[in-house]
Amino acid sequence: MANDEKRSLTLRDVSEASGVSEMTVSRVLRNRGDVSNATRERVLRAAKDLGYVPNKIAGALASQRVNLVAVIIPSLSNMVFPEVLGGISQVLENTELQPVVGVTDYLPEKEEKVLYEMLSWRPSGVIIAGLEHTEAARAMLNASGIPVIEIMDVDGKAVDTMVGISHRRAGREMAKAILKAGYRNIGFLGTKMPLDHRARKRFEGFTEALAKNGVEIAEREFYSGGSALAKGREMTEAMLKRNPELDFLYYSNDMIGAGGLLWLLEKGYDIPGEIGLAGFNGVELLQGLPRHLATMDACRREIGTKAAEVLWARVQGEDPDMIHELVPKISFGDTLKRR
Amino acid sequence: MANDEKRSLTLRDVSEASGVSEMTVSRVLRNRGDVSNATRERVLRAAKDLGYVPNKIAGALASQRVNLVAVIIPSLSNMVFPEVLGGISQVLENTELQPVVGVTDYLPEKEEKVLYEMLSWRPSGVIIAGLEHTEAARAMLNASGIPVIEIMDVDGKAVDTMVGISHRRAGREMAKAILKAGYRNIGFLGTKMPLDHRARKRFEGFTEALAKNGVEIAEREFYSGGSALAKGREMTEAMLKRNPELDFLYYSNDMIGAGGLLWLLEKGYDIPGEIGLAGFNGVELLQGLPRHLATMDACRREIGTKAAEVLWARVQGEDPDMIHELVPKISFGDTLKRR
DNA sequence: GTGAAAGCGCTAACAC
DNA sequence: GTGTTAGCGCTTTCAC
Repeated sequence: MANDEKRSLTLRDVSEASGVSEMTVSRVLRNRGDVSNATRERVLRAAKDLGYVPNKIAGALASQRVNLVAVIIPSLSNMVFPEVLGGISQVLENTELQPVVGVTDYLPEKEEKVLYEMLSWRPSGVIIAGLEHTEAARAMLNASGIPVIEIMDVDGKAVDTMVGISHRRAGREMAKAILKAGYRNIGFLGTKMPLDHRARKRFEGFTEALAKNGVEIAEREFYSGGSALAKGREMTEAMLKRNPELDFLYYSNDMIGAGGLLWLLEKGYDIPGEIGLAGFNGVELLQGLPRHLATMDACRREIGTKAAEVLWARVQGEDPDMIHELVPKISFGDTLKRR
Repeated sequence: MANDEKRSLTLRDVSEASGVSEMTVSRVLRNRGDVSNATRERVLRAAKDLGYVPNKIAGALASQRVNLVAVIIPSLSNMVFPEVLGGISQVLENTELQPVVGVTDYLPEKEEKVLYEMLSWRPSGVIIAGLEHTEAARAMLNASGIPVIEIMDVDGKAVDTMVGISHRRAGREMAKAILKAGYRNIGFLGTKMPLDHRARKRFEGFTEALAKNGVEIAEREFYSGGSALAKGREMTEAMLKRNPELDFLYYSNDMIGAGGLLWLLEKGYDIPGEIGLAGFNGVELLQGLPRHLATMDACRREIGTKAAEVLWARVQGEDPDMIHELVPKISFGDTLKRR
């Protein structure tokens, strides 16, 4: 029970306590090689009695193998990445791999730093959000010699393997659906995040598809900080006050879309007759709103599971495809006319 | 550029490339000890050119120091823990410590497994949610010889140090406020999670304070799975159908509370006159609702920052208090009468 | 089925 | 200011 200050237990302690060589103790603890039942029991008993916890640092150094996977994402606070993580964990749980999460706050330099930090632990692979990285980060990824799975986005060039959706196409598809439903006075409400490349690409795809049909965005507004739901309300109100002619509002995420929806319902707007709405992400939250906001599922969980599967395959020496594009579908909900 | 298959670079490579001993290279890369500027430059240049990333595994083994902090939490998907994490990260960013997150899904056995896994990397400290752990987990924490900060809850006995709020008291306070406002027919809506000890304690505190005033909960309903917002709607509807006499609904979290609020507003209930509402957590989301739900801030971010501060103090050899109780305050919003 | 020796890539401690 | 030596606690390899 009482442990001699500081120093934690080693294999040697278990070896001495059980009267078995360190090597054999190691074998027992890792379930490797043949060990007689009697020896195994003795070792297990001793290890448990002592409360021995193996030192993975030493193990990793000796074996040159680390069962960690670096997962690098921009944020934990917007619902989308926790779901991706869920998918990753679910798959890795059935393997010997373990995810370790790093958060970049959408800052390229921080991403670089986090990556450096994580690579210095010599993980078995990297799953990293996005295709945009600093040059140094790309160099590190290239030099690491481990599988690198870039997730979320497929509009660009990957270092190695990518798993995601085309946000540009997602924007285009939504634009087409909106036009097809007959809306022409379209407002866009988004986040003020120049470094959120996926939101940017959706916006570009959106405006591009509108332009192709001779339509231009009538109003736009961007926010940053604060409660997304509250910002959605405020921006919607401000925008409609500025331009009451608008007949459609496209929100860059469901949360601000939900805020807008709630505000419009309160004000008695006829949705989707008088004004249509759409968001992006397909968050579960929407299920509980008075009306279902039109949205597009970003395939978050599937991206996570697929990425983990691909990574696991690579770690086992297989050679899976290097591009995995998932295709999100529009959910019309109650806020975008169907035709 | 081209690296010879598999094997990644070592100090020796940098040493050879720069013509400086491994030891000095190590000193430069760690900013330790005096090194002449000329040497430093040469080393840095060589390291950068090669794209060298130090091997922390070897470093940690040699120095017996690991700058990792194990952070063990039940879930990432309910808004509360990401905020705690935010607080932890913010503080640790100014130190040499780095958080590594493990998720338990509220399962004691999984917590034990995750803890074991993390301790085997010999972190500098542990921040773990809750005071309830398996016996084995407690034993490991005790034997680890590192600072252990148990967070969120202070109603119980800590292994070492605790930082959190009293959920029992939170429940009591809310009950008192509700009674004081004149409500008597109270319904409780919660999660079906026997392993969420903090929710359980709030419930116990709540019923206890009611009982002390001769009031009993009139209705109760528990849910599991699905969109919390949607469940809040459904449960509210079901409960009021069953018992239209209810004049107050206490929700175990803000998300289901928000769902209930939206449903009641739609149905034209007079809030808080006809029926009062309260949730728990103080989530930012609430700012965007048509009416402000009464709630109680769980001090999530402060718990994170305080825990990290205490841990950092301990790592530096200081000896901070072992109990840090934060005190949440009721926010009455628009759904709980003031008196 | 078990053990002994060597070494993974670094750093502490000490020498110069 | 810089280099040398001896491990850190395991696992690999090979011998028995």
